[in-house]
Amino acid sequence: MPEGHTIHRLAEDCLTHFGTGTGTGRNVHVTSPQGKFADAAALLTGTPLHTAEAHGKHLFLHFGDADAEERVHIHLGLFGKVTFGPAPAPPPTDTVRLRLRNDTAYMDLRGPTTCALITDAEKQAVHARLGPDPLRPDADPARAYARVARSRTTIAALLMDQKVIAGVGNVYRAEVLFRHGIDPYRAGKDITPAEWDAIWADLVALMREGVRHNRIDTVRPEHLPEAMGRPPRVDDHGGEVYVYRRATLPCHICGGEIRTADLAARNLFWCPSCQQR
DNA sequence: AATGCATGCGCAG
DNA sequence: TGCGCCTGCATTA
Repeated sequence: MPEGHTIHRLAEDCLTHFGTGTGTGRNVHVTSPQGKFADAAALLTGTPLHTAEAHGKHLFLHFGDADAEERVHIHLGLFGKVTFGPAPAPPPTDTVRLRLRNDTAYMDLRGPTTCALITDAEKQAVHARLGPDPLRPDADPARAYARVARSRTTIAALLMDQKVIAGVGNVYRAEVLFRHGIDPYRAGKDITPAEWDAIWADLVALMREGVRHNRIDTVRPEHLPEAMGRPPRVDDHGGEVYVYRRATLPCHICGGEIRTADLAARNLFWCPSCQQR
């Protein structure tokens, strides 16, 4: 589930269900059925959710008054998952790290890499080590390009480096490179300013769409299955894509075989004939 | 029942 | 570069 769009959607949903003004009482019950976050939960429970904010794949929840120091820092990692449901909340299973609950809804967090109480200074340190996030209004794409343009690392690896650009994961990386016909093995320093501008603008649009639909769709309307006379995609990870997890299948555009390879311990997918630039 | 795999990342060496 | 960590699901035996 977790690329940046998931986390931004999660921030929105947290505010929708638990922000001040939701429910009949403004306070949120906070528990940690699994126990690893129990001390912090005890400290936070009974306070209102003031803000919820995402930067890349990091989520920050701010409980209490505006000047309250503690913030919850959540990172889903590879397996972390969040589920929402209506009140009354069912008995939690023993893997629920964090449960939020009010009189209208509940939210369960399982398997996160990080779920910790941090100070505002620690939160600022997280922001400082993250690159610009296409989903944040304060993002400066030139900051990302400055790093890309002086790097001999492949553009495929740079797009996954959260210090360079925050929020892009394995799916968006593969898909945006396909959409721009860019060979994933090209060095960052060979990416032109115009190419970067196009990649960035595309990520902004794709990821906003990702937040809206809570899934990753990257296929242009004219290439959708129905437009191409193909059956619609049936897949466990959701959206309509060009190359992600389509190894050995025919490319939607040229019909050639989609390839896969290991790149920095992740599976890279691309179409060698469509992506030669 | 055991194994493998996943939209992530930090760390040691 | 490889390993560990968090969990759930599908596949294999």
